[in-house]
Amino acid sequence: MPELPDVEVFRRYLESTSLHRRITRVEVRSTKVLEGVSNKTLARNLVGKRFERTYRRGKYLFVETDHPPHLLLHFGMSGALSLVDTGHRDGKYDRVVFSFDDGAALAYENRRQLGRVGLVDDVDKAIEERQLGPDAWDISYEEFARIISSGAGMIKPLLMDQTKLAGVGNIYSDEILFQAKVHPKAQCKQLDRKSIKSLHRSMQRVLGTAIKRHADPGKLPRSYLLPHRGPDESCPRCSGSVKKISAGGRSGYYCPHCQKTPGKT
DNA sequence: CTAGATGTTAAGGT
DNA sequence: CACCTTAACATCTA
Repeated sequence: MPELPDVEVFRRYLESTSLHRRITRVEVRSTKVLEGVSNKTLARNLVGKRFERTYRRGKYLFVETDHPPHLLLHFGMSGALSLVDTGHRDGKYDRVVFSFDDGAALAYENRRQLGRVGLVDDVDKAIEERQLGPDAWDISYEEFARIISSGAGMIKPLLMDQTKLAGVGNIYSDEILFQAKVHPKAQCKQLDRKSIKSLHRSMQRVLGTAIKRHADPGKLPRSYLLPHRGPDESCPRCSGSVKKISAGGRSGYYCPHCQKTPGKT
């Protein structure tokens, strides 16, 4: 479930559970999630230090230590963070476990090991190297409008392009488009100011609401598309039938009656 | 058994 | 060059 709202929830969780404690041990249980570091290098660079603060850009979470390098976390399709008791651990999907001097430990879980754990000397530089665009939850209308206007293709893939806009993935792009009443395949060029404004407003509202509801899809308002995101489910606005399409290499869902903006398919 | 699943990236085609 | 689609990664579930 890790898109921007999930990662923001993880960030807050880490902030409230794992800061300012001395790291006593770093246990790598799967090297597949390591990016550019060996398990030894990771441990050697973190043991004895403390996590002091966090920074999120899109779906990336950076955990700054009291002295570089800092920790980089990406959750892929199935990651999460969980504070566990050092003595009583058995998480089947715990891939890296950071133990603290107070007996607690932070587990980086990842069922399908598509996430990444690594070290970066400089957070800004790491963001630049990855060419991450501005954070979707933090972007002004003007900047957002500039990005959309300069997009040459379909709106849904653009919303999910992390180099243009960081944080929105397949699930939330569907919700944003639904609330803005924009067809997923609408060409960016044909969107008028009103639609772009609506997309920006929807994006802020959707991401904010999702974070408030703890990024738990089951707790989203019933008026949202996500609880009805599936073939042949009924649209919460018009009761029409929700349809499945493919765009940007992923499958998306939308309401053909409520989301009309395209000129053609 | 097969297809598909919240992400990213490389490859090939238009 | 900019975009599109597909495949791959690893693992589990419908």
